[in-house]
Amino acid sequence: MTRSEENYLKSIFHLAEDNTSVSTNALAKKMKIKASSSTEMIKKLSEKGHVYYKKYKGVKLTKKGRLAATSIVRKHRLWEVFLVDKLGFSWDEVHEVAEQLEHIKSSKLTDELDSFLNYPKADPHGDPIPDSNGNIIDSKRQVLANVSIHANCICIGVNDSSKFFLKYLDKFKIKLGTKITVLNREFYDSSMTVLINNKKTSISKEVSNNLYVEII
Amino acid sequence: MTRSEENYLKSIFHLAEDNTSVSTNALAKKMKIKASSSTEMIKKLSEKGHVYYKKYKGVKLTKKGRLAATSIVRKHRLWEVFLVDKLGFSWDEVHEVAEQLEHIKSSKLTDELDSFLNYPKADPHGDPIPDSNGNIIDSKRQVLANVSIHANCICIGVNDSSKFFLKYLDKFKIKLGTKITVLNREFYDSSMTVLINNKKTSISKEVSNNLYVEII
DNA sequence: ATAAATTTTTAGTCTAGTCTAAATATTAAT
DNA sequence: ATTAATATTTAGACTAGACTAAAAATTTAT
Repeated sequence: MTRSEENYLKSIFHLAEDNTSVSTNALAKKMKIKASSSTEMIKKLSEKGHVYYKKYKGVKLTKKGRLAATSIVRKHRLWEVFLVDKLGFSWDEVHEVAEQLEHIKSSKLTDELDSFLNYPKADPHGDPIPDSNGNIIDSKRQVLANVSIHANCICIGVNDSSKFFLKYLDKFKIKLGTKITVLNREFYDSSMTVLINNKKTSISKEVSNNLYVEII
Repeated sequence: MTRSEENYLKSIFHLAEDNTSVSTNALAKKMKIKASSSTEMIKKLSEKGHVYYKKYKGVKLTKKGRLAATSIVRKHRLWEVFLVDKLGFSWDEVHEVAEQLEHIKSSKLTDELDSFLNYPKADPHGDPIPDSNGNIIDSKRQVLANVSIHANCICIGVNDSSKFFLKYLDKFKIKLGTKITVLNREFYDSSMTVLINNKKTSISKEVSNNLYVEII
């Protein structure tokens, strides 16, 4: 499998983890290529049995395609853990490098890395790491925006892994494990007042929609 | 720089670490491609300032090209150390994977890895690891074949890193650091009798030519 | 010093993966 | 139920990096 094919499968997976159908256009947009290019590749992936494809009807991963995709995601997230835990990268620096490392082909490497890292269940952004069979145990996490008033919760992940968001969180001392208490929610702009590190803080809906928490 | 360009520079470097000129044909043979292909790429590398090239006169790395080449070699050897020291690979299993890892682009990654591994000076086969400026400190190692009778020496590297040779060494319990005493040399076939782990062993010239040692 | 052998280069072809522009389907709006 | 807007596919072109076959230069051998 080529690097390009791997990237297509990964993108299809991310656009539809629930395995619904993905449109040519959505895929092209995600990958920053033209729709004609994604059509071409979809045809090829279909011939190789990685996706189901009906003209004009979008594309869905087959079992084989999904396993290939989760294998890439598994590697990506394991490498992110390695970079942060072992090499001292910060959580906003790992993505680019992991995009390269995820394509290294060696199941021994992946499995030994997993063991070396003590079988982590999530990457530095809280995203779950698939096992080698492609199974993903995703906890019942929810976005902070949906949490009801007065609830106590713990930050367990982010929905947006961009540098910009992660650096914002660093500035406000929010990281995985940080306790958050919801005090209030404004009707007007959906902003929230929360208690973080014993300080009252106002949080916009952009932020609360991108923070995963677990109620405690 | 593309992966292919990186591989050309690496091959040129390995064919002439002393920076003598490398022929189109030698390069093609080393890379298992046709001579016409290497001519093409040589032209491109020349335009980009990575090599000096005169038609029919072979090719030589420029300063820039040599730095690029040693950077790849540095990464290759650091990753080999990682695989053996941290992930439990054996020295005959690391090459293929390192061939992939050497192309990962991130100087932060390389330097942090170097630090994480405690600034190793050689890879698992005893080959020196260039520093980030491309400098290589190669000890005055010599092949066992050239050592004089009665000398005591220590195995510090191999000249042939193929699985076959490395597994042969494993079988005879020869590894880096193993003490070898030369007892005798046969005129007929250039084989040697040596003392390894307090056992007399006969060693063919194929083997003694591929073992690097240091006299003690 | 010429002929023969070898090496290197050139010219033209192929595949993967992208693109643009045009044609065709599908979906949404009146 | 047509038309308009949008999405998708097709057709044809481009680049990187490989190839084969043939031409040209260099080296080796007589």
